[in-house]
Amino acid sequence: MSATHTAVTGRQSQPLPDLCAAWPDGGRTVRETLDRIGDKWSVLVIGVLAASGPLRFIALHQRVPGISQRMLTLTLRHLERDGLLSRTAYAEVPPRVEYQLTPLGDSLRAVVTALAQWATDHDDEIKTARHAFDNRR
Amino acid sequence: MSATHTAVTGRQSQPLPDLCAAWPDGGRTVRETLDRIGDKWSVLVIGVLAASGPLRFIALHQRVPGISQRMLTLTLRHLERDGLLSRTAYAEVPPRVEYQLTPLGDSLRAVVTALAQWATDHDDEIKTARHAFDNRR
DNA sequence: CTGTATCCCGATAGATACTG
DNA sequence: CAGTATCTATCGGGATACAG
Repeated sequence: MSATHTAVTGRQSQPLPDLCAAWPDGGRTVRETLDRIGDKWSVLVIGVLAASGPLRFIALHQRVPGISQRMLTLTLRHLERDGLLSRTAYAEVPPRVEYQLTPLGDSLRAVVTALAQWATDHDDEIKTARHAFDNRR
Repeated sequence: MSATHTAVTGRQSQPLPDLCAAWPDGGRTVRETLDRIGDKWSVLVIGVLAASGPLRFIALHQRVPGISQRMLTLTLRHLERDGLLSRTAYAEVPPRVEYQLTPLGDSLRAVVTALAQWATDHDDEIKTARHAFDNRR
């Protein structure tokens, strides 16, 4: 690396200043995870399953307040696809399907709990900051 | 609490089975936090600021790959409103504005780092599960 | 009971142009 | 330099109806 002829322009045009070196992947893994669980219902479904153990479709529908059949189905499919929960269908005359967290899903629950803890701890700060911001302008 | 006349119907119609008792707030605080940082750019901006310290608008624009001026502005406003970063404008002839994380924003960074750690640790599991799911159907 | 199939609307985000 | 203003495309998500 000869530094003799690299500084011809004074500054070296910074081709890659440093991008975001905050997280291992430059934040990509964080964003992927947020895309996975950052939607409206995933964390709620995970929370219910974590609290109640295996549940069937209708039980989930009752315990997640406000979710539609469509969104529950979609959310369950996504979580199943990512290996966060398992789906077990029993061939019975009234069909019965049970959903439960996989170990992977349960490990995620721990992370989200930490997030909830942060939210609880700083809820007042955020409310205050928001109020101050809105009243300034 | 006399249990003598409560069981007239056999089952008590379960007015509130148990809802979601997974998290303190029933998941509300989690969802609020995810609404705050679950968008496309917030965590990236926080990450860049956490890694580089105070930065001005154009520096952020350069270091967050792919973000538009509009989205950067909106993201910064939201984060400022929630007290996660502070905005300092200097009255100079070429205007200069510097953004930096508040202690609150930095504390959030720690949480998101944990999330990133989880994502990194289980990335292979998720990829495998996803691949298996897609190839089954 | 456990979904799937449509239709539709509002919110989010990208592109572009313009301003103090 | 640091934004704002529009316009538009896309998408998540709700309501409803229907099917295995």
